Amino acid sequence: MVSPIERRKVALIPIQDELSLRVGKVMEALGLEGDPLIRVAQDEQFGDYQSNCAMGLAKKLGRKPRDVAASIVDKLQIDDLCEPPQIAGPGFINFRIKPGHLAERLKTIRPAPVPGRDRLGIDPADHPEVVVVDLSSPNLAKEMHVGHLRSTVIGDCVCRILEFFGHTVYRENHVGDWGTQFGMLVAHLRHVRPEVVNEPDKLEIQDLESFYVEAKERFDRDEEFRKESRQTVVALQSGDETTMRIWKAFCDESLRHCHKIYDRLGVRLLDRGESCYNDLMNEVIRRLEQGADADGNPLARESEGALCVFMDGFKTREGEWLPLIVRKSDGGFNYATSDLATLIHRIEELEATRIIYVVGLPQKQHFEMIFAATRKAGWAGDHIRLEHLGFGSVLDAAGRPFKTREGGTVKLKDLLDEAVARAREVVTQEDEHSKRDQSLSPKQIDEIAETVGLASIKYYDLSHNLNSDYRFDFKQMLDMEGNTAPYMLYAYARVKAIGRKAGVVFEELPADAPVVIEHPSELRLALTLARFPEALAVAARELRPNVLTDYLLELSKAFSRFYDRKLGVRVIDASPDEVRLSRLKLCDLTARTLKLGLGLLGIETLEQM
RNA sequence: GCGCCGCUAGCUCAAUUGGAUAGAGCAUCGGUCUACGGAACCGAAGGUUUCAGGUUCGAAUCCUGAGCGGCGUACCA
Repeated sequence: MVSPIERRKVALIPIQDELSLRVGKVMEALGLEGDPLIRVAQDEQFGDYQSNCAMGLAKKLGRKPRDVAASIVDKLQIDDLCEPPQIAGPGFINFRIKPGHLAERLKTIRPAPVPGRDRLGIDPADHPEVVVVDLSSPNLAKEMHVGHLRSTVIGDCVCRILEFFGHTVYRENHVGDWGTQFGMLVAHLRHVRPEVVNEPDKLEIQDLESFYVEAKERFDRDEEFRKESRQTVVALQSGDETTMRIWKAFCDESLRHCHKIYDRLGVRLLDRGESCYNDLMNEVIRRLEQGADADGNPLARESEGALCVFMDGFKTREGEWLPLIVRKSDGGFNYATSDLATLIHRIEELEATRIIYVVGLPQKQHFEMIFAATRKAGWAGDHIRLEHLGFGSVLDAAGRPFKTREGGTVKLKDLLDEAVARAREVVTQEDEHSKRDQSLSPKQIDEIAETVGLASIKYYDLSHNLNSDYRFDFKQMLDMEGNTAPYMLYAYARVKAIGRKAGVVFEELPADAPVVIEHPSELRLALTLARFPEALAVAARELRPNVLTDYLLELSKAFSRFYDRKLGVRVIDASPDEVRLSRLKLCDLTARTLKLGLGLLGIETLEQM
């Protein structure tokens, strides 16, 4: 006997999984092994889902694919879910979901509980994990620039998705707060702001970028200053109290700059810079020098004066091994050392079983080597997943590396400001043409512009495949139509307006509101709504935000058709009551799905725009 | 030199990882409509998936080679 809770769970298994389960069972009964290969049908005319398993099986069995498909269909008990399956082409099994089943499915989704807690009936993961996500991680020596956008936005999205599924997520901001350049910066700071020694908390630096340039300029010009800078590095490394205080004041001020941006973007982060791992550096070296790999060979050895780890799979064809240098010939450490130290901390202290680095693709090889070294040293067992979630670069509209006209880096703040300014133009312009009763107040326009501007940047970034570079184009990302944030936000605002106009508070729709699916546009919308869990599951499994954006676009389009004058249905003035209620419920579900989906992308919705 | 990644419609990008006639959105052209937010909807056109071979029932996807572009390749991060 199935308990009510289990029954609820069963009812909410994504359709795709349900089909997979059913077909899998039949395959088992027939003594067939393999994946049922259930896919969303790519062409509506074939149905809603299809199974592609028959062709592969036929080959193995030496039978005709269509016969295999027929024997599966023959034994399949599935009439509660869909129309009789059709066999087509070389041996596809096509499924069309029954409207009644969709209605049942949507009915089980209860009205939204506490705002922000809406799960749309999706269960958390069965086995929650401790996950570290390494994201953003700017260098504190300078201002944040375009190069930090993707890591921050993608990383935040990944965190939100993992958190939604109930995992414990450490959002690690592994900022660059250590290294030789800080000697120079601290020395410079001490000269131009001597008061920092006594009042470190009051330090304010308007522009970190020009501060860095000043320091660098002096470093290149002034022999005496160069010497001082190097001494400062030594002082930092030996933990000299005054030097540390100035250094910390600088880092804190730089972090305040960063967090202004994070706050604006709605990104929450845990700052834990490289310097936090200083004490672990020697431990890394100690372990590497004393430990042995699985074959009993030393983990590290000296080469050309540097301490290196050599690993299988990282050598040239000539047989030259590619080293991972963990101690330079001058005795200093480098980023490989600190990355290894950080990994030890994350595995042994945070007890993470999954560590995800959201860092650009150019560093792919570096992470492969770091991971390989960690495995070789035995610090990460098989149960620990180490992943590099790489992404392509942001290019300008001409496809060149994103730079200012003068060739400098573009500050992230300037980029956000420009997006908001352009969004304001769009919002103002559209407001004048709007059919709403009241136009927006200046204050509303400001708020809307801020949300739309930032949302546009995020959405545009997330809607691209992680793997590829993309061209940053304000005009495209702020377009009211197409796969953009403004279109999505508009769709949401429009649905919410329906509720207001109908005099219905969506949250107060009866829990047992009927769902009636009759019209083709209702069917399409219902099917799309029911697919949210599987789209989200794919996005989560493969850590691919653009799967989610694609789905949301699909949903928006399905809604627009549903609400269309010609091809859609009436909603507010629909009758009888049962039908009206059902359509309002579809509106409610659309709004909630958009809100939840956009929320997981890190995008705020607007009730009105 | 070696390695990794990319090349898909005029443009910007997808393609659930080997499935049916390769899909969207811009832009273009045409259509719907006294209207629940038209900031909409429908349709047309647009392709030898860089090229050449191969693997198989079936390839944008896998293999081999070539071309173009980007990145990495011993002490920056």
